[in-house]
Amino acid sequence: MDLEAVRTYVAVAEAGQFQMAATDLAITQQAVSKRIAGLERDLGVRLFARTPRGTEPTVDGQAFLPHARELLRAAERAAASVRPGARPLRVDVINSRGAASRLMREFHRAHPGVELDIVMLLDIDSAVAAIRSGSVDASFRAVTAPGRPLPEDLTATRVVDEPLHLLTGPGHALAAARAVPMAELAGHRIWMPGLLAGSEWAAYYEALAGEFGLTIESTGPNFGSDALLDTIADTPALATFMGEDTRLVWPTGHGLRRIPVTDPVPVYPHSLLHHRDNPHPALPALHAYLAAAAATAPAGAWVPPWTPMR
Amino acid sequence: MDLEAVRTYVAVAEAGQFQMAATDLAITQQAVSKRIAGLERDLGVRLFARTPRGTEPTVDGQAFLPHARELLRAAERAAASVRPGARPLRVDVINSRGAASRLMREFHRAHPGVELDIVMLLDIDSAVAAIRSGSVDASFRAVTAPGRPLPEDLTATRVVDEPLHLLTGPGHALAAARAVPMAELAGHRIWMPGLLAGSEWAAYYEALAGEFGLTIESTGPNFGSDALLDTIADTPALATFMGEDTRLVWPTGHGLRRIPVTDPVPVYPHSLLHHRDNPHPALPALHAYLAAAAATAPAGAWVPPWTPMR
DNA sequence: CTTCCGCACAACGCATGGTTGTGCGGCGTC
DNA sequence: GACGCCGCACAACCATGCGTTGTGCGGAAG
Repeated sequence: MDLEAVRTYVAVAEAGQFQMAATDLAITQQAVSKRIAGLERDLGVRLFARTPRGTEPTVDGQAFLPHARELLRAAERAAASVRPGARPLRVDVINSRGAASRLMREFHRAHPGVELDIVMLLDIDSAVAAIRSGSVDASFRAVTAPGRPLPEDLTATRVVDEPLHLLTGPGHALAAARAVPMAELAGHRIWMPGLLAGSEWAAYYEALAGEFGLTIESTGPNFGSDALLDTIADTPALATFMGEDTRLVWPTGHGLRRIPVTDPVPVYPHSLLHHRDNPHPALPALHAYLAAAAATAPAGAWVPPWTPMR
Repeated sequence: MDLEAVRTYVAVAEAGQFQMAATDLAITQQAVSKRIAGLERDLGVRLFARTPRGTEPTVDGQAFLPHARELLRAAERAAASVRPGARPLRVDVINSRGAASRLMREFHRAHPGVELDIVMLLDIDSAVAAIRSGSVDASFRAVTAPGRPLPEDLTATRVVDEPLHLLTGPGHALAAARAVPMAELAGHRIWMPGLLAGSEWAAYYEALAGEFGLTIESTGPNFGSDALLDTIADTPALATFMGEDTRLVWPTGHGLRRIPVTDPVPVYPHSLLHHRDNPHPALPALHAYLAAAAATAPAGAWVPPWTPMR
């Protein structure tokens, strides 16, 4: 199916005749005739009943019309999504299932008129570069790893603190606990595969491990959350951390346990990063929404020492 | 923008490299390269960062991907809407603002999974022909005008009765009434422009006028509901009928009055017409929904004498 | 009956998109 | 460090397709 043919079809349906549609499209009537014939050949049905005084849509043509309009709108949105200068608000989230994603879904529900695009960049360096180059408008990150000051032209606003849960299999020593104090985790093996050295995640968990004497192993490649959950479920000696807001496809029959951590509650601090001079009209709305909607950390929560104040 | 190029883009994004996408699409790697280059030229942005080991999407490419998928889905839906044998349920309604349209919107809300297409055919003859030829699956009509028996292979089920309201301007003699008995309408001029002689609408209003001694004028072409409303609002001697469920763009500042009619309440009986042997899987669901949801006529309502029983 | 209007068919030329062939650059290997 | 491999881009060539002009046909209005 050719988009130009579909556009021509809509023009003919609106004009009621090939001739006028042709002049509207600045082509000849014969070209319109060919395009419509080609579209009819592609679809295998007749779209217009040719009358002596013009043209009227057949039943198939009537049914096709709204779908054709929707198709053209989808094409327009697709093109607009990468149009420099006037594209949808583009927000980078740290992964697709977490507090940032949840907040963006809620923002979308609250402001359905705001066009949004969600991207996921590899690390904070590429996020900073993308924001400075203008290719993304905002990024949810745990921004200030130690020794990495933010460039002058970027602004970070701490917007949401995500408490961590412990994830264990049914055979784990802590599987029956309703909550686990931090002190009890010392000595247990925490497995977080795929942590890239130097990433903000790695910095966070290093600080957490150092503070409370945990053993965090990040060996091995990340084979995806499914493989991680399988291993956790089958290995009594292993547990892992997972954000409270993280939605995952919960495998049935694995007996996985999700256990809150306390004394103190470790929270992952998300900040919203954006360029000081970004003029995108939807950015203030996002900030206002986050300021109103984002949950504060519970009293006595633990965050890395370099976390900016709220 | 070329749909084939978009399809190729999605294939490359999924494969992670041009080469494999090319074999998936059964074309050469060079053709893929050309298509992507063309798409990038059309959009004015770079979609892929070419790496030595393959390809990864740029930020623009990431943002574009979901729109591209949606575009392809829209194309698929558009093609499916006219696919013989496996197309969406296609229902003909008598106009876009009335009881039938309301019911179909509600059915769509109740069964969002059922693909629907709404068409509007000119008259009952074309509706019958379309149903018999299989190009529509069901039609809301006041089916049995006198002397026009339904073909053997069609079935009609009376599904909803739509009471009529009187529509007047602010200067009309009945403008202040909260309800108007039928007997009081005798002698008043009722204007219904564009009633086609022989149509089911015309037959209905002829029967109504004959029964209660009304004067219904259907002279003049129908210039659309806007023009009708303007005239009604400005002409104290004229009124018109309008279905209770009819939603219209209510012009502000016109002082239009919508007045129920009583003793008896004239109702327009909608039946659902369909082919006895239509195997469309969604048709039973529509019937079941209408049987449960459709309102019955108020007691003592008037319907034309040829109306089928419920 | 004639005229006009609107769509379809035919012939032609050019642009587009496909193919094969080749070059270039980075990475892994010996 | 040189070589080979892998993956993408460029060049040349060719076919298909699309738009153009010119023409034919059929129905409605006068």
